Amino acid sequence: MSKTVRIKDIAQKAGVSIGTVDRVLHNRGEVKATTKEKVMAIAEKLNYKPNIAARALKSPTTYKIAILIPLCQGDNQFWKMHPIGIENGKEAIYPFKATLEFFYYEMHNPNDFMRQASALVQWQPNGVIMAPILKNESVELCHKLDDLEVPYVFIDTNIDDTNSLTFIGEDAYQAGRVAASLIDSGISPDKDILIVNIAKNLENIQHLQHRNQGFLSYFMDAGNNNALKISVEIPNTEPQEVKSILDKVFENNPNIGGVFVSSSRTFAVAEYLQKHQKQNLFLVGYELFGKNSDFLQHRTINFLIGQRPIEQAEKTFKKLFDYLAHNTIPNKKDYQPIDIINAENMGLLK
Amino acid sequence: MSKTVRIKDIAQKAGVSIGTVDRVLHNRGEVKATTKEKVMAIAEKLNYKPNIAARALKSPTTYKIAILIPLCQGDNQFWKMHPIGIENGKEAIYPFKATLEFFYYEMHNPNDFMRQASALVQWQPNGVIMAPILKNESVELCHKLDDLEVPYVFIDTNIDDTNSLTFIGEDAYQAGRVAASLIDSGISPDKDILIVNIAKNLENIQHLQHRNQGFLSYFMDAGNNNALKISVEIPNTEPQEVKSILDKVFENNPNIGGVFVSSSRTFAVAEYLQKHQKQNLFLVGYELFGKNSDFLQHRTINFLIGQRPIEQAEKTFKKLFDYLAHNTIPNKKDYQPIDIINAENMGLLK
DNA sequence: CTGAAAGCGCTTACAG
DNA sequence: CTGAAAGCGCTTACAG
Repeated sequence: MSKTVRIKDIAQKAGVSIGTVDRVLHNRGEVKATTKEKVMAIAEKLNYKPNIAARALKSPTTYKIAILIPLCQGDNQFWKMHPIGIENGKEAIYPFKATLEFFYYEMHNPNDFMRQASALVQWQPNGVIMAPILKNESVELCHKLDDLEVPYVFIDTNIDDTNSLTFIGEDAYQAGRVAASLIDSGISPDKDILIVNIAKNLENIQHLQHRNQGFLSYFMDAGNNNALKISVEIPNTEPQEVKSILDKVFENNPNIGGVFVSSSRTFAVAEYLQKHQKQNLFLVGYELFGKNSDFLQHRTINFLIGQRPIEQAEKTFKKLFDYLAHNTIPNKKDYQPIDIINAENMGLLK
Repeated sequence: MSKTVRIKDIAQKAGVSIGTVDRVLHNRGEVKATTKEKVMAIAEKLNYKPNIAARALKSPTTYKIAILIPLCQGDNQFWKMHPIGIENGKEAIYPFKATLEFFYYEMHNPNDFMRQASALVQWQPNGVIMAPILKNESVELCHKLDDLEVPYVFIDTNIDDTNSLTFIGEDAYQAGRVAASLIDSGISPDKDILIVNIAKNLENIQHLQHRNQGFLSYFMDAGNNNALKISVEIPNTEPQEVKSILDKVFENNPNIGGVFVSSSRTFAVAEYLQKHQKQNLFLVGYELFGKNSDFLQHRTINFLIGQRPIEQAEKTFKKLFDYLAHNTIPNKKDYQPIDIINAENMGLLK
């Protein structure tokens, strides 16, 4: 452990002033090419690491960070968590500072997405956190941000072939496999399994598709269950809608032993099962919040698979900030742990 | 959001110099009582928060932190993780600095514990992280540290009635319930359950007792299983020893459907089950590492219950440091999340 | 293109 | 018991 290297040390070795060293290190131009190279070489050789305390003390640069995520409405409180995590992240960077501006778009409304996106651009952020759930519209925004040289990171959903700094979220395929393994260990191998997809338009939602693929893949290479896998789509969580579709399914398939819901709308199925005396069915779904938590607690839902949205959002903010403030380049993808949650360990996951 | 309050602001309002304010804030004495009170009142009112960047920049105080944990030996790699987490914590406090010194004691050897403890005291640490597994000896050390006014925090195991700053670890009782719920959902209600305790001297190990209590409590108020719960003690993980005891148990109890191992030595039972063709038994135990991971991957172990030792150790270090450097008082107890891990989600818990 | 200087908020001697 | 001053390492004008 040698003594810490300071700008001053580099300046001495290079025979220039600390101002010049600073200009080189920050690429602020106005330095003769030969000087620049000499300074760079010395900084490299001495393994210079800036003292961030001094930096924070001096420059109260406030980074403007814009967040573009779905509006949290109705029973689905999933997106309520992310702002909390991002605020936590903002607290955690103290003594550095950031200004946050949230832009919420209606989940499945491209027009609203575009409206929010252009408001975001007008705000002139230094960096952007976005959930690119609508693919085409998101790509368009990415291009605009690329042009403006504004860095952006993805949360929850990923789109390949963009210049996003990183993606932080769930490995949806693997999360499908986890769900499958839980149902497999919870029901006997000769019982049928019902797969419920609750979404307006499944094709647009890659995430749910990946979970479905993962779910089925598990039974190809690992599962014990060798009975039917029945798949059904429900357009929304309206109790009437859910009932009319599921009534029919259960009538035609009396041998169903387990139910898999591929999204956070698990509560809608739990509600149905509870109301219609089918609580002996083994139910697995996603995300610990609101009504899902209640049904888990009362053991109508057997397992939820969680991804800690708060921690995820905090981590995402941190990565973007570290890039802006310290030029730290994150990994392109960062899959988060997949939590298996039941009534017994739910209390300790705050 | 008002402007940040500085020492200077307090000094102005109080009509004294910043030196005096500093003396008051740090309790460095040598201040007239009335001045002191005036300054305190103003600091309180203005809600003064020191700028830690300035503090870090100025004082390169290096805190000496001693760590007293079991020596990691043989198959049980559980304690290999904690030093990693503590090193991570040390990195994370940058630009502050700490010096670490690890004192390892043989897990069940009171003499060695005492020897290491006195070496630790001689090192004159500013703070101590300890795993107080041996109760009496640990309490003795705590008293000595109290006398020396050296703060200490507990990791992994807790002892009430000490002045430990905090305890970070598992809620063992609840972790027992989690294990029970997993076995309950994995085997049919009429199958017997075998409880295996692998430990030299169960009475001395509160942690395992709490897990046992939690395990049994689950079946009192929530479980479906209404068959026998058979309990057995094995003194160590010697394959011969394990075999001779378990052979007898299974001979006398042909109806066993699930096995619960109350400690991280789950691999010893897995080894036995695999070798003697009993892999259809549902096996649940603790801690994701080494051989346990292998058996989980190959589905001989169905579930492991984990507590993320690395994160736990990092968090513990952080709490101690925040107390030393910023006088932040942590909660007396901080139970960590209980992870449910199977072959499908193990890969994402690094 | 480059250097010298001021100052961020705090802590640490030193002088009185 | 109290104040004035120096300095931590960096960044930001300003002067040349």
